[in-house]
Amino acid sequence: MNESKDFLRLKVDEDLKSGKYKEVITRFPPEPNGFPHIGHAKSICINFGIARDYNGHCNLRMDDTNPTKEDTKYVEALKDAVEWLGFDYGENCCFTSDYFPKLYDYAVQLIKMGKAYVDSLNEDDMREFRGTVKEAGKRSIYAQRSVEENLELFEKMKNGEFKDGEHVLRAKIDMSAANMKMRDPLLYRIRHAHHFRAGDDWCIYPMYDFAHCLSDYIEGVSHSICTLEFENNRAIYDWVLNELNLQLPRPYQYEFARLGINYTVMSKRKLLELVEGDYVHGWDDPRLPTIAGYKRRGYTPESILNFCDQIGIAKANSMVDVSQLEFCIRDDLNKKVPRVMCVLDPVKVSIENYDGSEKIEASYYPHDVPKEGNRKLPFSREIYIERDDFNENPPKGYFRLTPEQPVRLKHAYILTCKEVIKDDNGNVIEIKAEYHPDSKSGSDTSGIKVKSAIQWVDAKKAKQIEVRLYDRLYKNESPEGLEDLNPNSLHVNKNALIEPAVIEEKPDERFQFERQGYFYADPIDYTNEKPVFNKIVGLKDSWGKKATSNKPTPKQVAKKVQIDGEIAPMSEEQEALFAKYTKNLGLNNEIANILARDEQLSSFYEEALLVISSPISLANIVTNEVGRELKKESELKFNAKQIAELVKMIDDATISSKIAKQVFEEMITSGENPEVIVEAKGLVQISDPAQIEPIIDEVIKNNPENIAKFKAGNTKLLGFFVGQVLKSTGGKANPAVVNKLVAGRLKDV
RNA sequence: UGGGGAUUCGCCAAGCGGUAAGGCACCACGUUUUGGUCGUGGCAUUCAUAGGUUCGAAUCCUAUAUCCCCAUCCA
Repeated sequence: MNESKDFLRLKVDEDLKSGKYKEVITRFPPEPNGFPHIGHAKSICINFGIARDYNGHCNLRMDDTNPTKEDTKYVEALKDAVEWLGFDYGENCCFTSDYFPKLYDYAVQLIKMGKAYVDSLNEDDMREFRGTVKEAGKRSIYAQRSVEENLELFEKMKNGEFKDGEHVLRAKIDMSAANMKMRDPLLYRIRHAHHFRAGDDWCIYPMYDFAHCLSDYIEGVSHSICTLEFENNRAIYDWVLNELNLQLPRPYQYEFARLGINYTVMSKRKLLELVEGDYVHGWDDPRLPTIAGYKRRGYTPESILNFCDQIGIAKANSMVDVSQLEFCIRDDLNKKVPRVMCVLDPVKVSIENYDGSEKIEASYYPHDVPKEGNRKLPFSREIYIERDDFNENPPKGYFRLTPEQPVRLKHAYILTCKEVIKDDNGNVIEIKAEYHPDSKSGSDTSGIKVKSAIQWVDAKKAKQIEVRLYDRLYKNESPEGLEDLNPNSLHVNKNALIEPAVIEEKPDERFQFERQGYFYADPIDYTNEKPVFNKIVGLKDSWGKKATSNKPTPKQVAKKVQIDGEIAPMSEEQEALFAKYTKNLGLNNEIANILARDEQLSSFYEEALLVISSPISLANIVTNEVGRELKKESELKFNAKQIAELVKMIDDATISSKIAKQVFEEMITSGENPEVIVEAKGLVQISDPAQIEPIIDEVIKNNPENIAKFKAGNTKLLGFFVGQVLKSTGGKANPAVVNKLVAGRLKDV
């Protein structure tokens, strides 16, 4: 488990600590218009996971505000996915459609406040009026309608007196907002459509931006977690909740990066296209990244959960490598499932010196899996082995059967090849061999050394099965469309042979077919007469990789050349200021440049300069620290004079620049004078070596390992020791002095 | 002539001014009746780039580059 917390949990910690919320309530809010995929699983893990970690709860909420796309079959798939992953939403399966009456009332309230209006522009005009990303939009003439008129119109909309598209309800915000989402967003539209749950009760339906925030509020959600593409919508989320003056606490929205996995697609549109176009066999096709697909393929919930845990949560768009997912399922199944023998591409072996038959007792589990269970393997004169496990002209490093090299039949005897029989085309159709009677597994006295043990099945007792072998659905790492589909993503093998116990005893539903991979008895198509197995994932195969891979082409890392963009020229006044700062005051170019280009900064600087004539240190602190505060919305609590005083204390070495930062932080929040802060906190700098030396001794004593590393040549550790000393003085030690002393001491140890 | 995000190893991802965590992948060795598992070791003198502040910068400041999102009566 990750020790470090993700940014969402950090936020929850903070909110709980500050008392903003008493309980953590989250929600998983899918729209029931498609089957959930592994991206949804990530969201489920985040929302239900956080609720679980903080003893809160998580609602499963169907965001069903668009009657034309949604359906109850998707609701079932969604519920099933959540349950399969092991989460319990209890009574809390909610529907936005249940809130339609409340939502309507909120809309009326907004109209009454003059914050929403009925617009009657047609769709094209509305787009036109919205402007573009770079140009402001303009408001519809209908925005001038009176509250009464709006109320009346809205009610008529609800009563079905208008046709689809005739009117909409819009929020009155700002048609020139830089955030396009805030240009009077739509709140309600008319849809004379049957809703799968609300029936025909409504002919107006709320939009996402209006319904979502209020649904969260109605449910008492504290942390409303969604994906990155909703970042711009957060402004409306906040606007609606603020304008309505709701009773606190209210929810806040946070965004994380959605999951991307290479060689697959995750968009609902593309998934739907694959299913409806019959490029795959339904939503639960094992090649699909849907939950239903993984479930049918044989993935375990544990493996998906573990995968979601491993990939983490962050805000950077990312593409996770499928090998990470494959690792998770192998890792899970490795410790759980029985090993059995199956031959996918059989070639007959006649053991010429063997007569009769026997049953060999064999464990289902290897020595490193602590589980119990055995079966009997029938063995006789005729068996089948894997075609790949014999080679007449073996490459270097081939461990299996060759005319010269014997091999062990797993759990049974060592076999030596005597003769190879081929058809007219040169294909091997049979191998004649001899076994070594004294080489039986467990009582081998033959002394023969073999390089590997291969799987086999008895020719008479083996059962024929169908095996469905899946490869990645797309041939491209970042597939765009149908043209990127892998034509060989499914291979059906109807002639595989498996040892009888698997079919007769059914010890499990998932197996490792020894040396091949993990397989799952298909939950739908499997019958006793015609057993069907799905390949979940192959075993890691370092031999196959080595044998296939072409020579490692040394990837030349073309060093990226960074193209520098153009820098905006300075105005004449800025030039003059820049010249003055560099020539008269002796500032460096960077600082002078920043100051000269920022009117607000330079005037702050000039004002402070009147109090103390220490142009350089003043300029440094103004550009690097004050600038940051100036950019914030809130007003400054400190003034130029106080900054000048702070600089004065640095200049006369009362405090170090490290302490100055601490003092500055305090000034930001309290607006107190620097002297007062220094006095109150006793932040005066310690420069006396006699006081510092004992602390250094202490630090050296407490970090013997790092001293050793330092002696071994890790000179970076100097900084570490300086840091430790500074830390134990609460930052008060004079860093320059500490540095010198520590450097001196470390030389001697 | 916009706004909002992001950038740390091949892929994820910690890090919040004081030693660049961890996982996947990869490489090597050891164990092995699965070319699996397991074990051990190796994988970032450097955090998109360039400057600046600091005793000390992935972390603070400035500029630049690149990628993603926003102009559905979808969510």
